[in-house]
Amino acid sequence: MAEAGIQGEGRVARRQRRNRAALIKAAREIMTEKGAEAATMLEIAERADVGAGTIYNYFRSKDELAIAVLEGLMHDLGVSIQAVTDRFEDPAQVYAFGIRTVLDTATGDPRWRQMLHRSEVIADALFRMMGPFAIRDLRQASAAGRFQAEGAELTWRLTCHALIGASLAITEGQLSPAESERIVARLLCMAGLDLASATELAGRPRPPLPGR
Amino acid sequence: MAEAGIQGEGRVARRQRRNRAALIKAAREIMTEKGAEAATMLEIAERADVGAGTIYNYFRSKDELAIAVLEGLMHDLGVSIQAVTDRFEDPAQVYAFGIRTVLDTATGDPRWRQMLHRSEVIADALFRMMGPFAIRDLRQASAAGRFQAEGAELTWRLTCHALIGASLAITEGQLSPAESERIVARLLCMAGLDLASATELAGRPRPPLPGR
DNA sequence: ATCAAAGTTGACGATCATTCATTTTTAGAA
DNA sequence: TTCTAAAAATGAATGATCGTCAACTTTGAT
Repeated sequence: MAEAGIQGEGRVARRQRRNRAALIKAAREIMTEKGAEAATMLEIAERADVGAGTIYNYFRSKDELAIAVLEGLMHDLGVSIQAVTDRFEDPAQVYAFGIRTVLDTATGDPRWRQMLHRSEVIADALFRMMGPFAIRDLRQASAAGRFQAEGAELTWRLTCHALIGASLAITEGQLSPAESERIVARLLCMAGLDLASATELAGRPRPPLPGR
Repeated sequence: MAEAGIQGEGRVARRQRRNRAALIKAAREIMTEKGAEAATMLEIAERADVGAGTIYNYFRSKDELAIAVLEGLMHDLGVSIQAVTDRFEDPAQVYAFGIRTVLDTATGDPRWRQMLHRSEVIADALFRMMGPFAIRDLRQASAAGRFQAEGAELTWRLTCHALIGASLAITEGQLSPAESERIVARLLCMAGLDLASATELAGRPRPPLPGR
């Protein structure tokens, strides 16, 4: 039993990190090219330059790998949003910006669009990954008297599902992208804003997202 | 080329109706026993007493068959709800009763529970099947000054996804069934009610559903 | 150098949705 | 009644995939 090397990490641990990262990267690429369903484990393994069976040393199932991919996408988006909203004053506006950005990204970024089927998995990942930020914002805006969201966790969960559902409807052409502002307004209503304030808040100009 | 019989329907058409109905019935039974994924086309065909290939004369794919099953479940529920709300005065209460009943049924009835995965498919079926009623209620309640729901269709779509997402969370133990009242209240907020009125409306006693 | 444990591999088994060549049924014409 | 061509039904075969597993390789401590 090795007790780590000079750097606190042996060759094995290093290789395992490489493999795990390569697998998630390959899976992200292929899944966002062809959709999560159409991506095969064999193709992912090949692109990650790893044996087909090796995937199962890292992920119990294809679904678990897909979840890891989603968590990566959401982490990236969360970082971008943080970078912008850091300097906002109004926590209500932080929240509004967040959900609008998720909506725009989910419908605009091809890396998201292809994953929108399996909404329940995505909505759950969204709930878990962005939850800490969203719930904090909901509470702060509530404390500031802007929202009425005692059960912030519940509100956030409902919002996640509605948001992903709306994104899917837009990518499938059942809903016009022009509705985005109204979608956000309705979701703000759910956080305890009256329709007029919600519409105003959803309509405010937004700074652009940084990066890609 | 036969031009129909005495009753306006030939033997073929009659058999086709029997087959289609038998297939949906068999699929409903098996899918609600084992879940839609675990149900195999062969087992469905056998229970419907039909050749395996015959299913594809009636449904283009397994998914299309699953959708037909869902539509059946929703039609039944819609009828039950209609029977109760027929005599309600307040359209807002009709709407509230409807969404609460969908929530309770989705989480309580085993025939629904097993289908809750594939939320996007269910939410879409819910949107289409119960939409005419729900949207009518939203508009009437809006006209009566109870709601503020100009974009009734959008509100209803968001509500469908949130409702199914919440149902799934409850069946998976991520959310307590005791939250149901708060879920309904939040969804009423989305229809343009303030939190206090929404909470009151969601908390009103409800008559029981008839039938099974 | 040796060795046992940990990690990797890819061929393989099992499963299942879907297809399609063949058979059966149908309904009207002869 | 008998015949016939089209429609419908059939179920064995297909092809594709996930996940398993017994054999193999790598690792790092002794």
